[in-house]
Amino acid sequence: MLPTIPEIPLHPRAACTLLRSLSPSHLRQAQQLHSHTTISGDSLRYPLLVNHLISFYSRSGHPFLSSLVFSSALTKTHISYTSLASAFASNGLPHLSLSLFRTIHSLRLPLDDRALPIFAKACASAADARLGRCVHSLACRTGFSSNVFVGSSLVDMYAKSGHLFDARRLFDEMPVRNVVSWGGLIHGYSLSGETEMGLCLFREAVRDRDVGVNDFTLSCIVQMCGVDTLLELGAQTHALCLKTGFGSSSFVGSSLVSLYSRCGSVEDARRVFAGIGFKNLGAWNSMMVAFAVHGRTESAFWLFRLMGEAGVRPNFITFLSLLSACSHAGLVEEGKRYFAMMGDHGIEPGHQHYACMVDLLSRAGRLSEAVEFIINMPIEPPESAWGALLTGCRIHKDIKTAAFVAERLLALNSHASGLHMLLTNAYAAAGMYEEAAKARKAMRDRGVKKETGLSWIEFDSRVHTFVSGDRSHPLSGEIYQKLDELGEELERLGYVADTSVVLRDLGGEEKRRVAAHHSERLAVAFGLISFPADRPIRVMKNIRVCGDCHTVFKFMSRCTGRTIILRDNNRFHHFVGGSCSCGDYW
DNA sequence: CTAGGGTTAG
Repeated sequence: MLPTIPEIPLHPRAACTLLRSLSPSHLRQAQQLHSHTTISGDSLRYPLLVNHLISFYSRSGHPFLSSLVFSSALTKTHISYTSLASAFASNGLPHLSLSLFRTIHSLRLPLDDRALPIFAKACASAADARLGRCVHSLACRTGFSSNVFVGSSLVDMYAKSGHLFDARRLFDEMPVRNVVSWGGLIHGYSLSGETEMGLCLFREAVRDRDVGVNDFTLSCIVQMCGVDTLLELGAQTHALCLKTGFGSSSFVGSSLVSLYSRCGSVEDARRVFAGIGFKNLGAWNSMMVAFAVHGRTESAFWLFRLMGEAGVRPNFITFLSLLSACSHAGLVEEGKRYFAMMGDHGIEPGHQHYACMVDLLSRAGRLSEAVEFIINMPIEPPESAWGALLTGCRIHKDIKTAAFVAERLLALNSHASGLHMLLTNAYAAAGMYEEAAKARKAMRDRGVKKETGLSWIEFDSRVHTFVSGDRSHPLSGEIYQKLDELGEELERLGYVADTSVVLRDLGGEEKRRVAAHHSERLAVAFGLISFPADRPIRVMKNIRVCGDCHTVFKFMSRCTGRTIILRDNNRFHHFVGGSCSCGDYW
């Protein structure tokens, strides 16, 4: 039910009460009320009404309307200034907020315990720790530093700007801390990748009855588990979310969806998504991403329709996921359609969208079209776009285009290791080993290092990491033995090793040995000997999965009856009963 | 009337 605004003149106080009761989506009603009060002159004269209008427009995400009210008002109090500063700070305009603070300062208006947190927030959002320190010392001078709101906002400011040491010191000095102060510090450790420290604090907060955790803390921890693909710990945290009643929060839910998706379980992701009470944009997007990386293209399209029906407007992430879903399935026309649709939604394509389009076209073998697309891009083509083009060159053995990119790379003087490796691979795939060797040499000459291939697997709350030919694992003996046994069985089933994936100049037998001991194979073998028979083997890899390993896993899933889920730098591969979910299109 | 933290991508 939408509240209707009466046509009769409203007393300013009544207008304030009404504004307070409006939800952020009632923009139209607020504007109607605003125009009434402008005609009567009330909104110019009554600071109370001015302030209410400023904060309503801020809440509904329209800081410039707040600013309009502010500048037309004849009477302003320090609260009007603070409210507008808050509108800017909460709507991604920290610099406007900060300049307003300079005005407040020069007008000698009070900077109290309400204004300081906004000030700190603006510094955090602008990642300006230097100015943040000034806020801190101002808070100390004015005696507000012991205020829990002021303190928490400063902890957050230091944490966000990467000054974890200062965040911790301030946190330790705070006389009173609450769930927000704890959450801010935990978030800081999460941002700096200090998972252990973050988890430590989290456990302490859970144990402390006076502190406790809330949806913010939980979503933060789940996110950490997701980033580190810690499925076991993440699932335990999920249980805690349910126990504490935060299981259906959209923030916690989005993080959980992302956790399960990153850990390879799109089914669990879907279950969590279904249970989210009010699904906000983040929730829809996290599910969209999950469908995209798992190659559930139809589900992604379906979700997009559902989202529209729910009245949620897609943003650039939504479209990025849709485009990558199209790319994984080779659906060029659909991809073009979604790309064009962005304009209808008023979304400017970013460099990622352009790169995704190049990826879509070139994987599908439309390399000349991809080149044309790159050349006509309204922005400087990002490195990822060149990379996508090279991937297409490798798949479709297109030497001409590869040479074209090589020239551009030279001009760009790129040091991205990935690009050089892609070029090498593109030549090697077409059997041009001399060109491949040259590309490798060019890469070495520029001091570009190849990224080491790593594969990891979680077992018993520990992450086991492998590199190619690794013998450092305690179960190394068993792992290699398992691979030998399986190798023989696979050959009986018709598997023939494809050593073209090994680019080094080695003898045939030697090449076979190298490919057979790639990091992903060691990790999968470890899973095979350690996991119970019904548990899927989930392996993560930082670079692209090797073609021969991909074939091997298909055979392995058939002869062992196990499900193998492998995530590489681009997507997930689900190997079941002899085939892969990517349909060998990757 | 004005106050602190976030989800989704890379």
